[in-house]
Amino acid sequence: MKEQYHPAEVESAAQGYWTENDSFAVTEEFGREKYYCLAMFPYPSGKLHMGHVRNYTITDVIARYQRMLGKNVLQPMGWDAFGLPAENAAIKHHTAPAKWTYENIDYMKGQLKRLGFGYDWSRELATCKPDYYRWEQWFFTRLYDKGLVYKKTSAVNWCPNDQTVLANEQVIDGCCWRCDTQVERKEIPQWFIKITAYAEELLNDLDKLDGWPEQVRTMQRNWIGKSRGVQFRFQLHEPVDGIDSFDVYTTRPDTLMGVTYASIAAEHPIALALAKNNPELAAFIQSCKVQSVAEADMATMEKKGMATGLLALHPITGEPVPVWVANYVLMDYGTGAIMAVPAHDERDFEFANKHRLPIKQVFSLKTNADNSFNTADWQEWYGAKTDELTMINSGEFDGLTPQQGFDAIAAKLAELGCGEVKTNYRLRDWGVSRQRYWGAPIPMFNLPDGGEIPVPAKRLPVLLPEDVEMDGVQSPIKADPKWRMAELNGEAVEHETDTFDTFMESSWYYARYTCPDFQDSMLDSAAANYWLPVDQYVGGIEHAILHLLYARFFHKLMRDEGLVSSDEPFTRLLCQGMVLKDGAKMSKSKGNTVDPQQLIDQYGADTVRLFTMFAAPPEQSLEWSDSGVEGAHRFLRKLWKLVHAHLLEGAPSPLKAEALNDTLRDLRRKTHETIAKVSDDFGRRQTFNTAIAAVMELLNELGRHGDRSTPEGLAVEREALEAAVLLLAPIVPHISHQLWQLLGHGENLLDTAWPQADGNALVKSTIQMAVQVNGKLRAQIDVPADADRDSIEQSALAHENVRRFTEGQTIRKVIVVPSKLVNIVAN
RNA sequence: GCGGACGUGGCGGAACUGGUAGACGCGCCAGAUUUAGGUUCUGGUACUGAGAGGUGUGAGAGUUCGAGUCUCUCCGUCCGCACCA
Repeated sequence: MKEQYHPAEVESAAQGYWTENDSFAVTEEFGREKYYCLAMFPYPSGKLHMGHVRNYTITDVIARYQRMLGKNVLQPMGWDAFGLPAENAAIKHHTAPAKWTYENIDYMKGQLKRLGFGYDWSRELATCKPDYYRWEQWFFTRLYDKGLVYKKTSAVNWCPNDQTVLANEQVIDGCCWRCDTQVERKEIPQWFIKITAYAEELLNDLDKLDGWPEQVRTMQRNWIGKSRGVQFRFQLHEPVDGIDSFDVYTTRPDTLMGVTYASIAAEHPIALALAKNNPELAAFIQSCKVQSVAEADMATMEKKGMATGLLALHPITGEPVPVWVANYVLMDYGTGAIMAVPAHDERDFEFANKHRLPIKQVFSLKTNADNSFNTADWQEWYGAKTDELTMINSGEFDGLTPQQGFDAIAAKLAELGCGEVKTNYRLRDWGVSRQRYWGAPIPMFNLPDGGEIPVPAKRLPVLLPEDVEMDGVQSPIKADPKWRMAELNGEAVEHETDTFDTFMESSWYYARYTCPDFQDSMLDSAAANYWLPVDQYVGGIEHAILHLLYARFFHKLMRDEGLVSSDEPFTRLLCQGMVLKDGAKMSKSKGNTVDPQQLIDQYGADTVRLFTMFAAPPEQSLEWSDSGVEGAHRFLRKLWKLVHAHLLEGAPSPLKAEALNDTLRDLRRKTHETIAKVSDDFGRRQTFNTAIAAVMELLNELGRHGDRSTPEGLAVEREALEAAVLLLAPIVPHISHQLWQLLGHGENLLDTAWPQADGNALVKSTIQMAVQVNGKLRAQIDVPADADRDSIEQSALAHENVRRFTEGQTIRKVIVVPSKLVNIVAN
């Protein structure tokens, strides 16, 4: 054994062994417990960044740990290969998106291998390959046949100068990132998948996902946003263009009697009809178009509105209320129109004040004697608990609570035949059309008469040409009139030139890994049902809603197609935090990135892996520290040297636990306490930082109390070192692979059983307890492990320092927390 | 704006079920080794105080024998918001 630790040699030896033995290739073994461990696959952006390293290290550690527990572990890797950055890079470097993507995949794959991740590379997939996206196209046509797909117009960001659709990301301060022209909203026909048809199941099944972080489940619940409300009809005082009414939805029908105006979206049919003869309104509608489609921008922008001059009749009182057009009412949401109750809604209040609209209070606090209402204090009223409120100024409904009011007004509207209780979801159907090139072509034929028909299964895939040039404005398949030309049943048709949202590919890749080469169908159900669901999924919290919701949706769609038998795709979810440097997220734009490659070259993969796992628990953000990396490397050198020094003393005799002196017995207890602690940290808590700290403590203890001069001491040290190597193996697999052999074992550390704590070694004869007087720490006492309450209390009260602090006082109470502390309450 | 999270020494973090705040690592200080620097090893390191002790987990209140942990109010930072992935 070399005296010095040389990571480059150690790591290439271990990786060579794994490659030669195909150590991570797995097959279905139907009688054996499986474990499917998956990291969110990367977008092949160029080279790995620290966020990737963290994500894949966490996943690899879990996979290796599960394998040591004896399971058949699948850990695959692939590429989320379609997307916007490839198009941008292609324009910049005068290359094709495909070429750029494949080169990046090659480079990043080399980096992943160098980090020692245990992937079954035989299952590698890239979503831009026809073998993959053909099944996605096929599945979409199946959904179409089932009526789960439809086409409708929807808003996009439009650059009038470039005549192109922009992603939200490409809109900078409301302007096009290329030409700085002000961006407009434009309604274009697009394909949608009916995720709302699964809203209820997606919501209910969140309760089953007890292996998911609660905050992710809460975020998804809020995103789906189930609400119970009333949809009702406003009659217009006079019809416009043949339209005599419009619908609104509200979750607060109990405030209906407080309605003082109504607002409709700029794209609402009534607004468009009025605009024909009203240039001022037309101009206002036009100005509403010049705004981002992003919800965050929508919510923070200035609320603007304009009176239409129309009056709508209050459904119960028949009183006329003015109808406004407002920029914050969205055509895409609900009915595209809202009732407004400024006294009891913050946004309506703001709007009413600005436009001097009346405010009518319809609730009073029960506790408020004079029922005075000061508009400056409206928030107090709005924020009051509903059971403190009572209805006023509401005619026949006066005196009701909000709940009673909800039901009474809903019943009244139903009786009048103009409204009904309705469950609504905030969730909107999934728009999957993208007007971009580098994506899977949507497999539809557009017919000359304006209709459309899915591309027949036998003609799939609709291939995306890879050898193209990007002009920076138009998608190559849109620019090429030949590409779209096709024939169906002797009739000329056109290929759809839009491509799929890349969330489509990432919604089912986890399932395809179970049978990546299967040619007969989207999935080989036998393989899919063996491996699925994924036991552990690991990825960034930024995917908490969209990606994870779409993947859950797809899983249910695949289930209903008979492809998989489970209801949910991911049993356990771990959302890792961001990697920060100097308190900010590492990013190219901030210029605070750290190149993993350089660190691997300098310290080796094990050091990078160790630091990444040690610096913070996985869910928290990780603050990068160069000196922390050095510390991790120092620890590995120390471990190496400890084993080296140990081996110089020759082989130890078998360990005889009864023959140990107190020091060695304590040291051995530490070994077994560490095994117990680390096992819990790996399995239940997933806090790898504290697991590493525990092993560090063990080695510190070994340095302080170890004794190589006696056979017993050497045997205790051997046991401790072997435990340390096994416990660290998932985190630093290369050095562990080497040390395990040097300690006299075989090469296959991967399948060596995880160590078990020996219960006998954990037994303590005495326990140290803290003694508090009035909650302040005053003494430490040693008590026998089996001491009863009374004797603990007696020895606590007898302690010199305790007597000092209780002198002249009466002891009121003594609280004994077994094996922790005693608190004496005195005054 | 809405939704979610977080806030503990000089720094990253630990304290798991309400029970001894600061494990482990970094940094720093002192000492040993070394021609020197680096490496390595040993000890120390929340603040304050001569000491006994006192104070201390973003701020303020509350519940409790006991609060970093639970409740409320406030302040600050970060993430997501449907066409970035």
